[in-house]
Amino acid sequence: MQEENSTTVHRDPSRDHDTEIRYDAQRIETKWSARWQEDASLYSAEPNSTKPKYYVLEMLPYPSGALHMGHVRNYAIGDALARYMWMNGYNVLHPMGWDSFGLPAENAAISNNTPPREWTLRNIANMKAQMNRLGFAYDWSREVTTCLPEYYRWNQWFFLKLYERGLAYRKKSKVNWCPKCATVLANEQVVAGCCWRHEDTLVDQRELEQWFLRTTQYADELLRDLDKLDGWPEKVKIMQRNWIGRSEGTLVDFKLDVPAGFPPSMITVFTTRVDTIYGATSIQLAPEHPMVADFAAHNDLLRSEVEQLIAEQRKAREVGDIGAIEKHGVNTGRFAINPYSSEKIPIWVANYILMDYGTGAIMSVPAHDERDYEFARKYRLEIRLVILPQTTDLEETVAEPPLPFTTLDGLLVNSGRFSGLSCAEAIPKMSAHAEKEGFGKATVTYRLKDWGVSRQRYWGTPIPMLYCENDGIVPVPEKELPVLLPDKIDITLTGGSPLSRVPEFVNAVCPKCGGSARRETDTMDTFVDSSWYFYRYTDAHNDNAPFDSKIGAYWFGDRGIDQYIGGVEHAILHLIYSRFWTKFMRDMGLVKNAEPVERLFTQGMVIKDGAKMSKSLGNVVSPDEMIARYGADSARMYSLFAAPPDRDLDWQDKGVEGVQRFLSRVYRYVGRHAQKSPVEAQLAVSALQTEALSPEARQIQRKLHQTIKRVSDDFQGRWHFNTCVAAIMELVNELYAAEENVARASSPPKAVPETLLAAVQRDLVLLIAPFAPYLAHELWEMLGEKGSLLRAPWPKYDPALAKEEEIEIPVQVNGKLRSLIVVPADASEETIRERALSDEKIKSLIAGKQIVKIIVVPGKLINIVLR
RNA sequence: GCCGAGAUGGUGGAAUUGGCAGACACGCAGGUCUUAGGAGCCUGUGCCUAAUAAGCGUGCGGGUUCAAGUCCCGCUCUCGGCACCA
Repeated sequence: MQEENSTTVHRDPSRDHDTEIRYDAQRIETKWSARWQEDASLYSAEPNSTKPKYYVLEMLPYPSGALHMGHVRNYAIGDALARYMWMNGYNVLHPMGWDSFGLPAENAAISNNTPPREWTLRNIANMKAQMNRLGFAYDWSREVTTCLPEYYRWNQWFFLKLYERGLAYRKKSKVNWCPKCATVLANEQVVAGCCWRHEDTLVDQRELEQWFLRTTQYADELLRDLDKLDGWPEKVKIMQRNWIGRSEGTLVDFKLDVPAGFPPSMITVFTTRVDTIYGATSIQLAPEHPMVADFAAHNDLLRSEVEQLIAEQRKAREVGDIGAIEKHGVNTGRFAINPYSSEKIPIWVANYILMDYGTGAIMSVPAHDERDYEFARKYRLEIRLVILPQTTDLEETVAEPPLPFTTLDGLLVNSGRFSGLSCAEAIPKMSAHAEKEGFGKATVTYRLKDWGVSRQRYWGTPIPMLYCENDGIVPVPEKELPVLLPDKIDITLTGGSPLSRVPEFVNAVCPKCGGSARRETDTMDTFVDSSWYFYRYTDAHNDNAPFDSKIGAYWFGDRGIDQYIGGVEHAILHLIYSRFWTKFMRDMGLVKNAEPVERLFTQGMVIKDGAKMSKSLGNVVSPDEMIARYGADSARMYSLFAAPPDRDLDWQDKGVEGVQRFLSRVYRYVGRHAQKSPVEAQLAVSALQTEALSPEARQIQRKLHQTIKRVSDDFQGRWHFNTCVAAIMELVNELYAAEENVARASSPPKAVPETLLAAVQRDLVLLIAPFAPYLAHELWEMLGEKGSLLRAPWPKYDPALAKEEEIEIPVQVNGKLRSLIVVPADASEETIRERALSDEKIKSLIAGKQIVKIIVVPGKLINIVLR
């Protein structure tokens, strides 16, 4: 029966171009892109559904003007996943939005004389069109644009809630200031001491009063909960741990040695090694320590020396290599009293002490700290050993270990009543002693600092606060939100915050006393916008709340967003702020989840010719150009095929061409077999389900099911889409080869029934749908399918059909491949052994030798060990 | 300096659990079809070699094992992050 079918077909696949089966990506993609925009409901998440929910999110872009290849890659990953989940019957939430406040809009306003709002909205329109052209399946009904009052009013609302809870506060502090931008910059906007927008412009430090959010309140929880984030890359968790930088230590007060009659004063130092305190031979202060200024007040020489130290520190920061500067210090001539030993030790100022860590003051223990040792050697300060190696072997005991001896595994000596204790015992005992005596206590320090959110810029969320002459700081009442950003404004780079020059904005009425008040004219850091935007997607048009907490709870569940995908460059800032915000929202009862994101994926960078794409290197590849040349499907599929998604991807146009070639093959293949009558189509589908097939047909069926398994497994597991695509390519190659056989069928048994070849195409189309959605939809239609491909069930893998009947087993002799034997897939050890030993080639190799041992791994290989 | 990731053909990469190294693709070479081919299809392609023989081969040096890209010890280099954190 099969023979009859196959022998009647004589078609030469090489002649397809003549029969007008041509893959025209532009035609297909513009056609479907238009359809998808007409029927927006296709990609809408359902508010009520019996299906399980799945929230897949990609990091929202800043609307800089145009998408770059990094975006394409990021969104291609998320889109493939979203489509796969839809086809697997999930209620998928796949939204997109715009992180649209920020400095570039203002700089563009200055250089092009275009209002930031206009510039931003135009960029959004352009990038949205690009996304639609790329065919990403977003639920645009939930689009979030952070620069619009509908959104930023909730930033203000949250700010008031933070203020109520004491989590927003105002303080004076040192901040980064870019003279060219004329604004404060976040730490992350300072690159090697320079402004990120003006790489030749050094950033100043200025003392300003600013708003801060108390992220440190959650430092401990932010750290501890990292352990629960099993779905996060280890790398990101390590980076966050380092960023938070928890450190257990002791605060110790050193009294200043002052002549009788002077007011008493003290210096508090922070140390993680209080066990070494009897070895402290000096106090070292940071040059910017407040006490240093006091000491230098009437001492011009000291003052100029300290200024020198400050300059050195600044320079080191600029160079970005603080560790490399030469240690340098100056003796203040003052003394402090070690509260443990009552010893009088000198107070120095040193350029290696940082004001912004610990207390800005340390006790210097040259014998047991590398930095202190280096410093003490240079200035000939006393080096006093107070820890000795702890060893059971007396022979190995060294009286004086090589210095500095920094191990925690030692015994205290010359340490008064604490001598003889091990370091580990001594630390808690000595901290307790300080606490009891009232001159110190055990403490925990974090490197994480409170989040400075004030920006002296126009294009951001106005901070909803008022300053009243009578009542001081007064929050704007909730019902008066939003505090609107004025539209018409003259943006210049001088004169501080642009809003301060808009009297209608600045002048307000105090809600408490009715008197006149001044509005806060700073705006919020844009990281505020991105700290909670993903909640807004769940209920994007709510006018009464940032989102309904029931709706939020549906999508976030107990563990947060099911899958978040973005660049690793956000590993710390955005993701720490988001985690902080979620914890704060949980504490105010808005959400139940303690973490915003259950699973995080960080994709690699897109590079070209071994370097990051940049205008200066001239190696930028534009998505528009790729779409025009190869089509969106090819560009997207290539971005998944060229490398595993977590690794960097080296962009090669030739590679995109190869993917386009592959898609053409798929198109032609389906094109050839799609013109079936309904009866034939039905026949085809049933043919696929039979097991009574010729060996050749069976091979196709087997390959199909193996491919379904490989693709499905990768979506569920390791996400190596490059191998998924390769597997589908293998399947197509096999179909082409089988088709050759049909066409050239010289002997009937070699043939594959055409009906089977036709049937496989349906599953093939489903398999490529997550990667090349345009082509898949076109082919789906060509196959006469009516329903949406997106809701068509993902093909089912049948292990019985995927199973190999016969396998090739490598035969090794002394570990080297010498022959291959074909055996049934379930062949016993005995069978494999017999077949291998009767293999001609193997026989000749064995002849005259002694078989020491034979290792058989059924289903894998056989190794014959000879002597 | 510390932490992390990586190093496999001419190129991107594959080998998921210690079991045929180089899947898939690019490039290259040859063939086919063709007025033509820069389209399509077929074949070949790690190195060495006349060879489908033997040998060599996963950054380097050792080791464990019947068997190592994979495990262990010691290095080198590249990329990323942090960096005088007391």
